[in-house]
Amino acid sequence: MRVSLKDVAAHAGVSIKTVSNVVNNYQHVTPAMRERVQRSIDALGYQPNLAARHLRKGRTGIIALALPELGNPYFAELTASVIDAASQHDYIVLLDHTGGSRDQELLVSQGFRARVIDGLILSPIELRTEDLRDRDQDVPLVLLGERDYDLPYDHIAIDNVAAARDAVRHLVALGRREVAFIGARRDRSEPAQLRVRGWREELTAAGLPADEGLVAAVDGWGHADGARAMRHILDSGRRPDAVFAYNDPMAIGAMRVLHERGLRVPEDIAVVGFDDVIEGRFGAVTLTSVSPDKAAIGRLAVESVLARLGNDAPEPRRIWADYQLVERESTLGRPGAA
Amino acid sequence: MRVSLKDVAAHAGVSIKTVSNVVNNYQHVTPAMRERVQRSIDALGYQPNLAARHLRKGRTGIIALALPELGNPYFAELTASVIDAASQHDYIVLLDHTGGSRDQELLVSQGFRARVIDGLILSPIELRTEDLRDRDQDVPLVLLGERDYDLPYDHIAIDNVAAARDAVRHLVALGRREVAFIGARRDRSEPAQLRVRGWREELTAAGLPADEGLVAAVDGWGHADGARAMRHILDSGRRPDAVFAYNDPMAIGAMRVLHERGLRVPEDIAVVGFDDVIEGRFGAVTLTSVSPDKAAIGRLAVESVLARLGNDAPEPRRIWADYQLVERESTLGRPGAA
DNA sequence: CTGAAAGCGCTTACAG
DNA sequence: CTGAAAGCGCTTACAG
Repeated sequence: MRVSLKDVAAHAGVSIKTVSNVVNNYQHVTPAMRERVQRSIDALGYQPNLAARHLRKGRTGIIALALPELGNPYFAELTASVIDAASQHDYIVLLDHTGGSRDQELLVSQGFRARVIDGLILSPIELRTEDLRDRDQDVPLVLLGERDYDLPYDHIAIDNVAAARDAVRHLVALGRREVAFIGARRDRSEPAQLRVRGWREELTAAGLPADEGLVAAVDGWGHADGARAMRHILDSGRRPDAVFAYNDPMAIGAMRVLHERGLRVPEDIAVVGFDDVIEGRFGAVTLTSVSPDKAAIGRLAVESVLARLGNDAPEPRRIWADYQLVERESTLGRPGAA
Repeated sequence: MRVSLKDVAAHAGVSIKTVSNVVNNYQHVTPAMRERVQRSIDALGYQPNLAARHLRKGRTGIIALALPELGNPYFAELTASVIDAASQHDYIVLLDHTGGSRDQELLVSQGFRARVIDGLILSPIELRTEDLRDRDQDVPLVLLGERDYDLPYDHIAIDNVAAARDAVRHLVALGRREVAFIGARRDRSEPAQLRVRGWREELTAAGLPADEGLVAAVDGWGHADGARAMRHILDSGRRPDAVFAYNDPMAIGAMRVLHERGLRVPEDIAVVGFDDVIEGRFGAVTLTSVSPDKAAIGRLAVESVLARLGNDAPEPRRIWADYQLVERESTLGRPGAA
């Protein structure tokens, strides 16, 4: 049998309340009493039953993190930072993955998947504004990634348009004139749209054509999709002198294709990715990439969701995280190399 | 206010028990009654309180998965497969990460981190046999990764020694004679020891010296550690003609160093990794790797832990998952290339 | 500073 | 086939 508060109380010869006081570290317990109770707790090996505590308090101590894809190392790194931030507040993290499908994202946002949670951090890819309008849930929701609409939820993001512009500006500054974009979507994924917009705005600002023939759409978000998109562009007879990819896995997939075709990076084609995943730092050609402050994003997400648990929850707002463009060999070339 | 069973019962004009029967899909409820109750459930938007249900039933519907590192894509892919398998059984997954430290692994195994769980899947790196001997917990534990000892827990693993031997045999069959091993440990990590053992056994079986001067120890498990180990070997004046790495990130880190030093893979040095992560398929040189059946491992882990929840739990046992050696450019060279 | 009691929202024998 | 009641193990006002 499991040891309960009652057992400890009987063993120590005190009331349940007193044991509870000791367990919860309430003040106003005499040291002598505290020690006597603690001895019984140790003797019986008592561990509190969290289900009971949660039922009583209405809190579970769990927040859910719902991600589109665990395979993408960006999300793995983000998850680590969320877990760390949560544990600072004695919270644990339930992980769910949506596969980036709108249906699954909807289910998660409505609370139909993880249900024993105090709060939810959701990183949607395909979810639309209207999908969240009639969310009928009292569980606090915090969105990861930039949203371009007004909804009563916090969203933590870096400025995608500005970051994309920085990436393109870097390429233009290096003398590149035909910059392709890999990773547009046929569906209306917001993050992809924002990065395409940054690409377009910056080219236009530089007086260069934003050639839609150099925008390659993809179906997934991985290496293989980037490779396919790169092949598509080259097979169409185009030969851009730079590629800006939606994320690092796609950029790396594209670089593999360039390698197979005998094109040199960056001499023939410069490449910039997004997310700055570890893998980009160890290829034969290291990858220039937009590097979001993942630790900050994880921390801000946890703090935002926990802040909504109280009664005096702040107004929902957009919270910007930092980013920087990390320049590496895929645009600068190999230092010291010919 | 939250809608409870009682509210639904009042609304429908029936007893709580009847509502519960409907919610839980018990038989022996007349269709008419079922519909009437369902209408009230819909009208009020009732959602069961899981904390209460769990308190009553003694189950939480949550299993914890504790991993050393999320950054390693192998674990990310494994996590996805555990989540999928769990959701098949209506279970959700709590994620914890230990950083691969023995202390954290101990805390997790003793139930001091995630505590609202029905079962625990733990992938230890540094945990010792004796650490688990006096585990005083009724929460079922299943270990991931091969263990070389007898403990009353299931462990799911591929045969590390055999897999390492396959990798080395492949290299030897290609004519390589000086095979380095990257990723030994100063501490006594079991998985690393098993793979070193496979390396040693196979070389010996092939009549080649298992030269301990070609074994490089590391402190971490990532790209940078592999790079450091590779540099260490080369700087010591050794020039092996093959490298077998503990895992893919280390292999890729090592390849980066070989590239920097102007050594060609596989012409000068062939490389084999372990885990077959996606990243290995898209480098400038694709990576030959031992590929464990991750989907099977996730599924077996979930099934094992859930099987222990009942009263007639099976005997603890070692469960083998499949693997295969996937041969790519890092040993075979580029098909069609000079 | 400590105790007795109510109640969180369910499920489960037990009646009927 | 449905209802009334007990109880899972806590915490929290409320007394004293």
